[in-house]
Amino acid sequence: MPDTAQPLPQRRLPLSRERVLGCAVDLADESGIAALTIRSLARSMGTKPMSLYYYVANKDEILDGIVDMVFGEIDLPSPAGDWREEMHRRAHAVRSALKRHPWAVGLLESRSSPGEANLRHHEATLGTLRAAGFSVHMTAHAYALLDSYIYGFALQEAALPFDGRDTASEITAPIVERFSTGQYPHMMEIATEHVLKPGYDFGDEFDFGLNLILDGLSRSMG
Amino acid sequence: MPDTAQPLPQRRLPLSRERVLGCAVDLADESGIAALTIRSLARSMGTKPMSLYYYVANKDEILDGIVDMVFGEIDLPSPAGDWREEMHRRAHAVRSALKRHPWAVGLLESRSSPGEANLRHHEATLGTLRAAGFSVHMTAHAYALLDSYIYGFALQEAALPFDGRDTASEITAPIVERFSTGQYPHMMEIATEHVLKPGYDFGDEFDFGLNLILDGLSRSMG
DNA sequence: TAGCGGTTTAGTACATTGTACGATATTCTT
DNA sequence: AAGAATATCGTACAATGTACTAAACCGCTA
Repeated sequence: MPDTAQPLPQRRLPLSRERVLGCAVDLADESGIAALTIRSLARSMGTKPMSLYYYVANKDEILDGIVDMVFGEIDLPSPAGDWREEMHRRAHAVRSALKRHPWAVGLLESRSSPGEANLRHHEATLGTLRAAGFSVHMTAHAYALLDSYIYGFALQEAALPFDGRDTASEITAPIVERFSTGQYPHMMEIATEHVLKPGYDFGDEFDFGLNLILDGLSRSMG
Repeated sequence: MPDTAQPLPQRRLPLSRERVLGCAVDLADESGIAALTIRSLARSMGTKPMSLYYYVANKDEILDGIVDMVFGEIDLPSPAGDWREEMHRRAHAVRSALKRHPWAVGLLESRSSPGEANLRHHEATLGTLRAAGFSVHMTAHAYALLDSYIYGFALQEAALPFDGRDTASEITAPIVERFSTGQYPHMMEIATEHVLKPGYDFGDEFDFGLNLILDGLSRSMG
């Protein structure tokens, strides 16, 4: 038996839950979450809509699944390291994951039951705080505070109309027009003296708030 | 002309953009944003789907509109008051509006162009910070920080499976089951020693973070 | 080699959605 | 009373999620 030459150079990979979810993430990244339909997903995988239902129960399971894939991309903090460094690293890791997959922020609100990666992430973060000496109550406070800040920042970033750094002025120019009526002097001021300055990147605001919060938490440990 | 007796005791109110948006908000509050369809909205108003299109261009405009209605419910901070008090009040006002209308948080990410009420709210907040003596840059930092925290907190609150206070334990009980395997000891600890304590309300965590942030901002003013 | 049971993939069909297009009803002006 | 402007609706279509059903494929025994 010399060889059973495959008809196509790249035979279609076999389907699997992982491949379905992976392709769903890619499709959402490229075309937005609204463009992620069962039909478009099947097309992107070279198969037919109903084939996917062998691996996932329904579309909701796909949405839950891709949210958890995003959490799976985030490095876990270590209880062994310095808590402040670990929390700083974690915050940036979560933010950058949510920036790579902006649709995930919007899904957080609607998906109620967390996946495995999500739970592991929570657990590691809580463990790091507890190991640092925070009390149970203080850990809960700190965690709610940090996550609120990170998610909220990601939410604002996702809502920004531009994503690159220097396109800011191009996009904001027409909006600034709208302010020129003088109704919104303080927004104008912020826009012209801060946001529209060359090299401005909203992402840079992240560290200011993060450090302020970490400082506050340090202090509250006594 | 004695009276032109209306056939129905309560004649249908005339349609208007405001009434359409108001009913859309009510419907989303009652049945969730997914249940807000053109058809269900028309039904709830006693009219037919296509009639709504005289007042709104399309469904996206409805979504933009109801987000702005939510902002319209929020009292504006005053540049005349003590900035810290004003920011505290504003934070609570935003949070409670987003709690009344949890679907709004999810829409923030997808809707890009802000409405009038939203702009007025931004303007008043920025004005209050500038009047308090914050520099332009510092105002931008503070605003991004505060809004991130508020939105993020609201996002987490919206994702919570329960909404009343004391149903917490009922709902979390089955989840706690899932942790009993011992895989997630720290989550168990937080759950049993903090979240499941009678009278616990996640909303109470809000003030901790808010005060920590306001303290930090005070300090950074010098 | 033939046949068989489980696994995997597809085809067809239906209800629900947003909304384009055009017709109708209502009100106002002259 | 007639016509114009305003407001409402009926029908129809394409896109979506997915239930139901059938087909293809696989490794195996006989």
